[in-house]
Amino acid sequence: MGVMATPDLKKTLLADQKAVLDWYDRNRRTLPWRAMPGQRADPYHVWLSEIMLQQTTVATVGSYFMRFIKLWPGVTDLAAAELDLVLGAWAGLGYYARARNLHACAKVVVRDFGGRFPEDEQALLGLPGIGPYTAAAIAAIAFDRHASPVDGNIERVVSRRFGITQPLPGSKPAIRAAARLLTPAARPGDFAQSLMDLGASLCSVKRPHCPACPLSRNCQGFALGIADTLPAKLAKIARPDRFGTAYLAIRRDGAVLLRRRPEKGLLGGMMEVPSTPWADKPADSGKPPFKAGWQPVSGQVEHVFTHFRLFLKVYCAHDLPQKTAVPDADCQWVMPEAIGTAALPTVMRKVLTLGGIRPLRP
DNA sequence: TACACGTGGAC
DNA sequence: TGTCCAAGTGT
Repeated sequence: MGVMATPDLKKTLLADQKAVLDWYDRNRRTLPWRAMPGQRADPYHVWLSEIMLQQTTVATVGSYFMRFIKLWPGVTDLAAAELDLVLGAWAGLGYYARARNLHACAKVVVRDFGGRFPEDEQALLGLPGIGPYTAAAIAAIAFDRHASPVDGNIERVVSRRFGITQPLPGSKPAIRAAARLLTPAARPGDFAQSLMDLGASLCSVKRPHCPACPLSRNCQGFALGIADTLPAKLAKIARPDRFGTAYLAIRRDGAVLLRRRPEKGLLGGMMEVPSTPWADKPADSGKPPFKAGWQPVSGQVEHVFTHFRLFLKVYCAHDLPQKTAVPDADCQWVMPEAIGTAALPTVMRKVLTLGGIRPLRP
């Protein structure tokens, strides 16, 4: 690990802590889930925002957070909600296991903790959807506990400050140890947020603004002129392509046939336009869900997931009779006015758009 | 440990 | 246009 807590180091760490907190007090951003200076944040707001912010930008989360706290002002309200409504409100945010775990977590907090989040990092870690980062973040930010959350921002700030050149993910233990060393006894929540704000502003991935940074005086990456190369990362693997065909059935009254995906796996529990399995090579023709006048739609849907890129051809059947039966139990007809709030992931909204349907959001 | 898991924005 | 990345977790 290479970072020893010598008396000399402790002095520089104390200086770092003060400089960072002073910077935070001068540059604190106001965010919907963040408490006013000197006040304690609402644990429900902290938890909800931390789940939404996992691998997701602040700009994207904003409107979703506001909608959620309006629909469900407290954890008890969320626990009592139908899962499908929660998935519908989450649609478009991605990583849909987060929404299912969010709902499960709310139920556990109500059932096992009387509707109050546990304050202890270890107890938080036992809740669905809460991992090491989020447990430490909630403990520090909502409850002022001495905890050191390490997210992507803090990995960058800490690896630069301590000159950790070993590539991720192997360097994670060293970075965690260094983050603990850096965390002050007082204001651990403000300190964690200040490091994240630093990582999101001055200590950016490219072109960091080191001269303006409160950590630059003791920053090894800056001193060595290698800040913008840290943290080093292992090369990534290429993203394969996959191909499929979607069948967009539209009834005379405008209702659209949608299918519920299996609980687990990709887009688990979300709705989809019925489609063929996604194959490694383009298929000539798939099998429609039922017999009708299927017409090919010109163009195709392209969508990039984390680990593959998907191309979907779309066939459309218009003007189907009201009495058209659903092909199986996972399918349902969804009226036009309900499409906007349905639990439709973005890739399926692209399919509807290509088919001439505009799934408006509320 | 390594991979599965979404999406949109920046460059 | 392609690549990288964003307040990670579950398995």
